[in-house]
Amino acid sequence: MPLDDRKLEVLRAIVEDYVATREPVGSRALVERHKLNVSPATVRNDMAVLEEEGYIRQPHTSAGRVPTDRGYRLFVDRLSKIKPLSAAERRAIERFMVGAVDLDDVVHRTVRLLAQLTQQVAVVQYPSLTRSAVRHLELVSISTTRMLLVVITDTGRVEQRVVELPGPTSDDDIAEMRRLINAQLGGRLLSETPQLVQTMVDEAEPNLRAPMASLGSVLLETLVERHDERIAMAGTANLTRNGLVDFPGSIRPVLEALEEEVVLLKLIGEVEGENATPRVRIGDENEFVDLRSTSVVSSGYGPGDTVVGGLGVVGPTRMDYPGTIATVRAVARYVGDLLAQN
Amino acid sequence: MPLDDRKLEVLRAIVEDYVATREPVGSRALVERHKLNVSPATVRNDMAVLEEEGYIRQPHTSAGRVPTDRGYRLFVDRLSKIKPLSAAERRAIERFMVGAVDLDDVVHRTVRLLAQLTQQVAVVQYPSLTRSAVRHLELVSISTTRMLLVVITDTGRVEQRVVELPGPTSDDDIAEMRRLINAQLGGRLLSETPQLVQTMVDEAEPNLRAPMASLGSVLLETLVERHDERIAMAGTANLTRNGLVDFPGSIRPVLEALEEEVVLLKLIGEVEGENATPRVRIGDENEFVDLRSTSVVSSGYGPGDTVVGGLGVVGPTRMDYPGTIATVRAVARYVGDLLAQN
DNA sequence: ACTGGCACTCAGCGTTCACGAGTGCCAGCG
DNA sequence: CGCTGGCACTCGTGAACGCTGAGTGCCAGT
Repeated sequence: MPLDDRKLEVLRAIVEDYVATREPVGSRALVERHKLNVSPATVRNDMAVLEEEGYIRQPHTSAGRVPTDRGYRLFVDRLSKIKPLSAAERRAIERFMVGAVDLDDVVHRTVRLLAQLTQQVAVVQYPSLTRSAVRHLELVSISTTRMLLVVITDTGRVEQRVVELPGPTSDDDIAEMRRLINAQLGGRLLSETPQLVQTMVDEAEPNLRAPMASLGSVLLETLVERHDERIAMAGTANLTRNGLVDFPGSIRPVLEALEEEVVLLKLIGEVEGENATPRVRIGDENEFVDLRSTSVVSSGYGPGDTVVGGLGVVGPTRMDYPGTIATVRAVARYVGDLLAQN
Repeated sequence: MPLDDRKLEVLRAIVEDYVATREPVGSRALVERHKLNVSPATVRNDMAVLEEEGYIRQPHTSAGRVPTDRGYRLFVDRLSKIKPLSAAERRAIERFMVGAVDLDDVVHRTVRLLAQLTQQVAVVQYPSLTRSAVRHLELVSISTTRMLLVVITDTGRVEQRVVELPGPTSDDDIAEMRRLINAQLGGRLLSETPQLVQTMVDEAEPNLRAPMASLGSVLLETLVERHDERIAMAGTANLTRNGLVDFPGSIRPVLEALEEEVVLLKLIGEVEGENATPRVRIGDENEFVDLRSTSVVSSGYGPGDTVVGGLGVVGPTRMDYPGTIATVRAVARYVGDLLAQN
């Protein structure tokens, strides 16, 4: 049975009331708080249909109705507009972010900002290495057979690794290698590096072959193979905002899942090419069982239309979707603009 | 009234049983589980004294006794020996830490290891900048009026900041500045830098004065004034191990406190000159009100006897002190040795 | 197609009651 | 003098019970 407009309206009302009060909503309360111009009995009939279709359910007989994951999905897709941010929120973003001194600082501030605005758990992925370009490569001699490789990207991220050299290598040789790799790789996307590194090693002068090979393999390992993308998180305390009401059983599995960087990266890092509209995953739709009682709102961010990382929030399925989506989008844009300025 | 040996023994038994069962322990259970060679009635008399002295208390009349913070303190100070680690634990440490590739990796592994071994919330401070020495300073030109300053310390930590230059500065000038600051600051403790930077700026050639001044102020700001020591945390899920039983009211304030880096730094970073024996702060003894329901076991760590940072765990006052203290000490030592190898 | 009425269900809440673990106290014993 | 067994008392816990009220489904009537 297709849902007519009034049934949709009823669903919307249920979602809104339930999110606001976190109590199952009954037919009488519904007609009182929304001007539906029909009687409770009529609403009850609509509810019966909505329940049959799986959009709402009753916790027990003789209780009101509660949206299901499917109900939230319909609500998000068809029944809600993204709330424009309030002036206060815009100001909060400005105030919070102004004066950030480096990338670490930007990420930290962003994640706390998100947590505070949405009152939920916020996660921000550091700008991904593979999607960034090399600004500069620095080699620093530590001993005769070891040197430090420092990679500086155009997103301001810095990575360092120790390179074990096959044999004693002079400072001059190191300087030459520095010149070489900067000439070859400077300005290139990290994702392009593998081939470049290969040819570079092949074309190096004989006496630099061996050390260049060591350097090359560390480079590849660091930048490409090892995808230990870093993330920052804040606001875990928000999980307990309403006691434990929002999480059936315990919040423990949720906390555990949130400590797994791998899980978070999957959650936040899998962003499509768009920065414009946040992606919403509701309850069941999550691939991680431990997060089935939560919803995730995530977005890519980056300068302009490019995506260098993801950010988002994790909260109970019973969340204020329009508000959260709007906030995530606004923050993602703001951070993108910030990165573009550098 | 001074406590005789048997009363101390009773206190120890109460602490051990309560930690094991997390239920108030009564006189009968006590004589059954420990061979005290006296009757429950006698134990009751001892308990009355212990209660009068503030070492234990009754949650309600007709319940067993529970240690107070003061009781735990006495237990830790006089009644417990640090448990030697089991072979399994030693192996776990090895297995967990082997193959760490860089400082970030070491810190991450350490914090997870601690959380897993103690089943509590673990916190590790990154090697403090002020207690490290400069290995190398790198300057990288970004545009004609901006350059990136990268500081590499002997503990493997890397910090970077953008320096706004007062006017166009050539690559040659930058190279000269790089040479200067490395000659002056290389190998020095960061805590020594302020005076050195000052004289360096004063003695610079006239044409380098202005850019050196900019560089100097950023250096000071980054390394000394700004003490944004970083920390890593893991195991927050362990707070909910026993439901919320361990935390009166809610774990929310605890989670909130743990998200405040400032709080954690105070907690973990304030370590005395010794790496040998972990410091224990029990309940009330904590300066932060929100952490009054927790105990903190912390230790300094670093190569040899020097302290470059702190680490520790936070858990309910009802914790296995001997085991936790032993684990914290062992991990701190291991990490110290690891740093010494570099 | 909507509405008012009605019987039915059941979670939540307060009351009551019995149980039992644990205590404090005391008289007696070695 | 310190320890013990006995005893009366306290009080938190959990089960049983009944009431109330919100909410429902259904049906006959407009």
